[in-house]
Amino acid sequence: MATIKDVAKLAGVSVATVSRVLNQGENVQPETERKVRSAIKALRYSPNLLGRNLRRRETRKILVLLNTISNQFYSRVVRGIEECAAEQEYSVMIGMTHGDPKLERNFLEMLKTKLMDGAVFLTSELDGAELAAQLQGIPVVQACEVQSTFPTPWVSIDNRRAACEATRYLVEKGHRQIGFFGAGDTYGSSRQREEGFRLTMEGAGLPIREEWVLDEGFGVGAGIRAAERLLEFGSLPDAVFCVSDTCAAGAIRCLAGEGVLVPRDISVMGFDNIRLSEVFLPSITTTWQPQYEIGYKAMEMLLRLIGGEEPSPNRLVLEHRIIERESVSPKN
Amino acid sequence: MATIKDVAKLAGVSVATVSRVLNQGENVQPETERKVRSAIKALRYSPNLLGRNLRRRETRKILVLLNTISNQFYSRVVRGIEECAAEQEYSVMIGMTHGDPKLERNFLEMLKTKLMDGAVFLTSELDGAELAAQLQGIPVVQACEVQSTFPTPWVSIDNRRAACEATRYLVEKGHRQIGFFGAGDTYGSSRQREEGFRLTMEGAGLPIREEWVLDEGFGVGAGIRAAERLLEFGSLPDAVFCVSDTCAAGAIRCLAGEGVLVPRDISVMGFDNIRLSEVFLPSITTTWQPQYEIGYKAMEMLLRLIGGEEPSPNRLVLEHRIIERESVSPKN
DNA sequence: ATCCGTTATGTAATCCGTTACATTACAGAT
DNA sequence: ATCTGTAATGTAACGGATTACATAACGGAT
Repeated sequence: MATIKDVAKLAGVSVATVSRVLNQGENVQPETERKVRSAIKALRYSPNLLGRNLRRRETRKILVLLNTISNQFYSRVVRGIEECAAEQEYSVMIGMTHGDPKLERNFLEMLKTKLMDGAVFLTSELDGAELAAQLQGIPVVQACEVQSTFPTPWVSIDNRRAACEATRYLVEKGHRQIGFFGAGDTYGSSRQREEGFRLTMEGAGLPIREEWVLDEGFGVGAGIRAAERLLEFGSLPDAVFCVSDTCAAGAIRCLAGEGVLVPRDISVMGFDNIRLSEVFLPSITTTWQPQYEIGYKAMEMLLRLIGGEEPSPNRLVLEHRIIERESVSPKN
Repeated sequence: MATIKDVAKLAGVSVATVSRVLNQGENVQPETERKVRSAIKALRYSPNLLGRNLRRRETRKILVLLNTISNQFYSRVVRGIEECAAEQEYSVMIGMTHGDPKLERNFLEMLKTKLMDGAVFLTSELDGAELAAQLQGIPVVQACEVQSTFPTPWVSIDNRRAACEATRYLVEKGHRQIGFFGAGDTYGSSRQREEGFRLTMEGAGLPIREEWVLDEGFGVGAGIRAAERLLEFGSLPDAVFCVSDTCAAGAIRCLAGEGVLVPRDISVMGFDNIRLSEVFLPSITTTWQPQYEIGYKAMEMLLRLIGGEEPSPNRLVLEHRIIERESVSPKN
């Protein structure tokens, strides 16, 4: 591979001149520039970005950390991040952790050692305190999934309130016996949605049957497992509030396999409003979150941080909205 | 941020010694090592990987290029890539192009300039010749989607044969009038599947009605649009062969919206066997491809390339298999 | 006491750019 | 002819690590 020296030699100029041509191009004679450019072409030269980044102390790359790309939800969030990043000439790289702390630490290492200028965390397996300790001084924003023990700017919806509203929606449709399919304590969003669920049920004077509160996770498989367990208990609730659309889809599919039809026999509500929820049969009643905007705003904050400012506000709660579809019907 | 010099100074040793402690640790007195380690901890030092990578001329990172993560199909392929990479201490970064050549060129730049040791291309928007010109000498493997004008090792299934078998399956179920929902000429996989479709139809002496051959793309939206157009012609085929499961799901949903039920009124066959195809209602009859293995094998090849060897074989055709589910029923 | 071979450590070159600073050339002013 | 300021270009320091090579220290053999 050719280096800048080779180019300089071939063009008969100094490396500084080559660099000037490569970058702003100020104060270079047209004739000189021509020579340099033709040398670049002849040698098929591309500057080694490691050298450049090392010197400039910036890479103009940002990392998006998430546990899996198999949930469509993230894809629009990432799109928002990317479009905002592109406007400032940043590139986005996605790192998947698969819920493996070791893999995640690996990515943290890249951040600590300046391989990326900053990161947006969509999920994390690590403890907030550990993240805080490891990443102090490094520009990081959390989006969707927020750990308060990791003090960074963040953007998210109000998960608890959204869950309250979703639960109330089910109650207003006449459902009394309502189950909750969550993802356990690990994820704040799930915890808060469960909180909202419990709060609203209590507020409505409705009992919560704990065997209908199941924590299998966000994915399709989680929905299937939760529904299986639900079927094991003799009686079914009127409705189930699921922590995600993927979970809801899994649940509906599993129930259908046993002849329990949604929404005829039981109503199921999702969360997120991913594409699947529109397309699924029955289409899934859910809570929309502004995925693209979450991503875009998070990236805006990150750019501020990278620029050395503290973004204000440094926490942003965006709107959500219930989307009525087919999977929830009035209790008759 | 502390540098190796700071550590060396604090520990009262030279930078070489610090580096030795950091790396293999050969020939360092236990006492010296202790001092160095405590200095590292005191300064919260992490080596700057830009410096290291520059010197070592390797980054141990590989790039996976794809156009979107919203199609689940890729997620298992990527998993295969990652697991193979992890065994050799490589990290995987995902770059999304969104079908935008400009974004893709951006990632090519990273490859050309040594920011990554190599890449697996799952899709590309660019012309094979341009890729070949830009990336000569850079370790690249293509997987799933292969451009023959870009001469790299690759791994894929035999798309044409798979499509032949899928079409024959439909024919054997008694379907005569069969449509094809493809993704146009841009993607080789779609082209080859269409080829297989046409070949088999001709072989069976069945006419192809060109208004039932629609090229809207791989995604859910594509399936919906294609189905809409199908509905615009008065008559429906007996069955439709879709280029992907997501496309099939979109089509089924759209048809259902107009009261056309799958498989009662029309059969729909997908391709890929992503999770969605099991979960969807009706579940989607499809052609399985070994997603994980494709990724794993592609990464094995890439590692060979990075090691300076030519992988042999340097093209790998893996098995596929029809999976029978609910969306195709015998024509009565 | 001398020499040799390890082992432990240090010095400095190197990777490849960018950029502060130095130098040269030249046009225009005096 | 001399001076000054600006434009064009070059030289070398620098970013932060790794590593080839040099050196020092020390134990053991002669």
